[in-house]
Amino acid sequence: MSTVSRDSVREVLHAFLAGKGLRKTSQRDAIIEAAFGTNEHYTAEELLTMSRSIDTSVSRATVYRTLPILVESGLLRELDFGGDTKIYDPNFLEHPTHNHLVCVDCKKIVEFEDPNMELLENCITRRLGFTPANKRVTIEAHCDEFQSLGTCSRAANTAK
Amino acid sequence: MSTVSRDSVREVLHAFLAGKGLRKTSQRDAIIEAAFGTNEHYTAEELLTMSRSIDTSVSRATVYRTLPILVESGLLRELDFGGDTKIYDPNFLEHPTHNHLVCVDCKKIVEFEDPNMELLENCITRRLGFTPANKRVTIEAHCDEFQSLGTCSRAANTAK
DNA sequence: ATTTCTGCAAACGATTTGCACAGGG
DNA sequence: CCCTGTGCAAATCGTTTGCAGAAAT
Repeated sequence: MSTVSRDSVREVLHAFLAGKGLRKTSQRDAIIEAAFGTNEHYTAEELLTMSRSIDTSVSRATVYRTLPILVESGLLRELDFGGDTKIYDPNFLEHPTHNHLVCVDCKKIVEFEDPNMELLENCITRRLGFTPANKRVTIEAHCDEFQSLGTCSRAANTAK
Repeated sequence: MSTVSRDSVREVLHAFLAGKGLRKTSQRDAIIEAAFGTNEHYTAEELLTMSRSIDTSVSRATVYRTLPILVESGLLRELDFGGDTKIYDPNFLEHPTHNHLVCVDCKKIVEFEDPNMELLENCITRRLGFTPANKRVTIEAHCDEFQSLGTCSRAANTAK
């Protein structure tokens, strides 16, 4: 992520906090830094670890209390691929309409964006008498490479 | 649901159980009966209640142990709208490719099917080098009726 | 007879929360 | 100063699991 957009994340978030009468604390800063300092997906527990590497004093409770704020701000997105833990995706700032393909074989999550999908979703939603707010497409699929080779270039990565 | 398709569900499921060396028990029958005797979505706990109204002896543990079997059979689908409980949808037999729109205002879940969506998802998946397995679209949206009237014809229904 | 199923209750694990103190405005 | 934020540890709650007896094949 570019420094510019990371800075803008901080700004937006500080404005967001201020606007809600919430305070700027060192723990929240560390969590924000960790949350948007990567393009990878992560769990609450992983975010705790990442935050602690910036500020040792961050506690699990604070991470769990901060996550909903970040999600509410619109900069962080909560994903649910059916596992027992929620996954967080910091890439919606750069790619606001992206979706996810989860590989059944190599377990890797591939992000994709498609304007036609976007258009079609809006059409369908309006046709049903609604105004679109939030759209999620999750595709589970088999990796062709994996199918023919028995492994694939992504196979090393463990599921997130 | 028609009697015909309900019967075919039972057949398919019995064949599925037999094929995996699993036994046909009265509790499983009651759960199957309950699970496919409605077009509504339900949680594990709700399925327990429904099953017990057919066979009092059904226990929570058996419901939780049977659900993954039904899901694996392909006749029942597990949905996750971000809440803390999983939701099950028995309508994939009749509408194999349907998707969900969740109303932010009236909380109602609307099911919809769209062949273009289906087509587009397959295209995107193949373009990425994968073979489609399972596709889920979830649209969160605002109810136009609710927006203009402050309520809507679905508003009475509690979220599922 | 053998093996799978079941109910019960205890265990689990991610997330939430009550509390008393710390720290931002 | 006042009020929000924090860490800690205990509580919560949907779901899973070990066990001993029940039922299916």
